[in-house]
Amino acid sequence: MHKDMTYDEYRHEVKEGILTEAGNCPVTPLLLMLQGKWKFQILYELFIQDPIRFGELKKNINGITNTMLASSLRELEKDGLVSRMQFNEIPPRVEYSLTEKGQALLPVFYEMTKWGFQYIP
Amino acid sequence: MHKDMTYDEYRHEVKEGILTEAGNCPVTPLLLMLQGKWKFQILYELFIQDPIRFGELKKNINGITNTMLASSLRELEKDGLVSRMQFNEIPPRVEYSLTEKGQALLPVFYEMTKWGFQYIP
DNA sequence: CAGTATCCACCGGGATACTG
DNA sequence: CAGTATCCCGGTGGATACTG
Repeated sequence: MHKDMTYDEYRHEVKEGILTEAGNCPVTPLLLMLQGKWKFQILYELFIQDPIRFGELKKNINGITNTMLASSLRELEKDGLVSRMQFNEIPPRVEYSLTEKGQALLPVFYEMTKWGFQYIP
Repeated sequence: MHKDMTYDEYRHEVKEGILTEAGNCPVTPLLLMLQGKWKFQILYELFIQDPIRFGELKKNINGITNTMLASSLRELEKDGLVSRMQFNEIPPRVEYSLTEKGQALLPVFYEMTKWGFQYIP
């Protein structure tokens, strides 16, 4: 198994149970990182606008509270998907960006979107 | 936007905010379907072995209880990702399979796995 | 074997108020 | 503006016992 495996190689290894035999599912950490009601939408907003300020995120994500936005961003930052840039100005300004690791999730979003367009009426 | 869009088309539309302007995020329903602690692993086991019996699933998924396995399977079935085949035998036998809709999630798993191999140490 | 039926603990997440 | 500090509710999911 290698990071450049083709889709056919992947499908074959899944069928043979090779990935699980290794004992370490490579998908679990990502699932944990995306866990939580708002993580996905925050990342999605960052794909649209990067960098983006705290207030912009809050305005764009309908229904999110300060508390949840702040805590979600802190977790995404801890997981290395998002970086935080603080400017020491008055009034304060903080900008959030995707890291390379975070940007690399776009192909995952792409496949999910294709699936959605095909199977969700 | 169409289901056969290329990755570059997708990236462009995201950047332009076209998908959100439409108001209907095509990823949300999928995220809801995969919500829950065990859904992903159940689907993964089905990719490895299909069809698979209730007891096999329970044996392969470490720590899952009867309750959670049964309720998760019912939800996956309701969402059209998994189908349930009941044989009226003694002792009872029930086999679970991925539907076409469920099988079509493999490319999503593939991208997540590639990401994992590249970014998870 | 393949589930239900209950009961219950925990914590994710909402609401509100406050602050550097 | 960009957050914390509390408080609290509801629902997810765990444990256990039971059944066609």
